[in-house]
Amino acid sequence: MEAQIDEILRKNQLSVTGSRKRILELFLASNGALAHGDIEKKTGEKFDRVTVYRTLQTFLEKGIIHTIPTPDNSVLYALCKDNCTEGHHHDNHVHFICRECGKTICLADITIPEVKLPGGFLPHEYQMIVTGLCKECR
Amino acid sequence: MEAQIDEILRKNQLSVTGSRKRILELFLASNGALAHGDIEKKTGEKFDRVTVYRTLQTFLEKGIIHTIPTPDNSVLYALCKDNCTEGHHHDNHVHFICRECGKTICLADITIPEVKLPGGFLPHEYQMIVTGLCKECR
DNA sequence: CAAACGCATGCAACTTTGTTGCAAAATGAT
DNA sequence: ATCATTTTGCAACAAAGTTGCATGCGTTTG
Repeated sequence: MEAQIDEILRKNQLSVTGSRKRILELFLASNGALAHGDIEKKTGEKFDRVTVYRTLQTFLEKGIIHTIPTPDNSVLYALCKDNCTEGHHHDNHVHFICRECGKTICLADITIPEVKLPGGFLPHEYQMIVTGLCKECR
Repeated sequence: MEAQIDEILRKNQLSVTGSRKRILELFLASNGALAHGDIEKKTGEKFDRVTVYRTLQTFLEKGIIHTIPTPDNSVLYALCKDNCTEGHHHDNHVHFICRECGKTICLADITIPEVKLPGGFLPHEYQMIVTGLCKECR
């Protein structure tokens, strides 16, 4: 894992620092999405709030992670797949949020179906969120 | 419109008060979605911030409005269709958010296409957001 | 239509969340 | 090891959202 983390950072021309390693580690460990609060709690002892904000911001810009809008308007972040590049994301898969345990899962295999928009609308990015119960909670 | 507003409130067993009337009026006038900030600005003189929060909260609980998650994680609210009831919403239409003017439009005619979820997941609610350029801004 | 009850509002204080500027420390290149 | 650059932590601040309580308004009842 250590090596994987280093590679991700190097590939994105980011210096390898403690907070970046730790936060990436968290993302790799949980194969779901993390709220800012989650990250802050798990790193709170070691890193400043501000550092967490800035690290996430950096990862977003580099396309390492992406945000997931949720119905209750909390902020969630998740790792992007390899083919995400700076500026343009290719994470158009469906996100599932469990009502019970609150966990957010990237359904990487499920691509968002096409929809026909009324004339005049020029679509750019699609997001789809499904809420319900996950395997464990049903 | 006055009558329509009264009816909505009565139907939901809510007392007819100034702030509720005004906020409903705003929703009816803009046939898109409103951010909390929008509402606060347009009513700021007359009502307290706290009242706006509580009014929106009440409307949410009664199923008069629903929230729309946006890619930049701001909070948007929009009127529900008539058949929304307390607890269970039926607003599964697509929402379009314009990158340019920021306006959010309910594409009430476009229903969210079905997706097959991996085994074990029990879906409850679907949300779909498309960002891009609207008719005016393209 | 008046009185009384209960709910909604405004205010103040507070918590949480996110941002900015700057000095100190850590990182990577030489 | 040294130096330039980037990252971090701190402090202070700004914005967003919450809570408790006293007052006032809307609704109901007689």
